Amino acid sequence: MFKELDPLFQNQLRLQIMSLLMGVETADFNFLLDETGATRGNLSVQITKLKEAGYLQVEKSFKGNYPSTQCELTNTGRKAFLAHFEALKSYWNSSEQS
Amino acid sequence: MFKELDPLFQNQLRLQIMSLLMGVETADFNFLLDETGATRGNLSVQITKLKEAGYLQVEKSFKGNYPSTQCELTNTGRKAFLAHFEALKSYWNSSEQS
DNA sequence: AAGTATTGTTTACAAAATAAACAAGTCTAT
DNA sequence: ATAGACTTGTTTATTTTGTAAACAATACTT
Repeated sequence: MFKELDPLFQNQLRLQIMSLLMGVETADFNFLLDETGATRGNLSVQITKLKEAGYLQVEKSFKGNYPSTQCELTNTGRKAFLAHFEALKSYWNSSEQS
Repeated sequence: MFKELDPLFQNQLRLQIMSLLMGVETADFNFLLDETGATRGNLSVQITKLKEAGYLQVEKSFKGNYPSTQCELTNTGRKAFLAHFEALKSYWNSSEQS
């Protein structure tokens, strides 16, 4: 009846991060910070969770003299995002029939 | 950029309840229990939260000799459900464009 | 060298989720 | 008629999660 929703995507910030990364090759910490409007702490935590789930890959380097954290979706992450929206349809459909 | 998601709908069980109620005039506790597969405790709590948010109306009566709890969406609830899925599109769209 | 900025991470507290325990009545078999 | 199981929920207690504040490490600026 209802498909399982990905618990990681029940969080708005994590869904924003994933959505943004679906649209770009790669995004750095500050880009995500700007686009989401999140606090640094929150963003850091949620990126870590997505990384630990294997949904994104994090690469730390230096941009000029400052640290730079680049994020990129993994294939797993991309699939999970698509699957989540597919699952959401089952909650929508149920509301339409009968 | 991103529309706000309704915090009440970040929970799978609450979303299931709302989805089921979108499709029927009214549903009782046991129907929701069967369709969602939730435990009674969890279902009771989530119905209460949705009720307190004004998203559904709860009517207690007797069916035979047993108590019966009937749930029905309010207009507010119906609107909120629709708005939530509308908002979700912004997370999907962001992932589609460039 | 003292103070301010940048880029994150850690932690501590608040809020939420959920199953177990409880409650209040009903049926059933003896 | 009473002991035990069933029905229909609610309350609670514990764990998990969310999030901002505090911290850290380095880099600029004056």
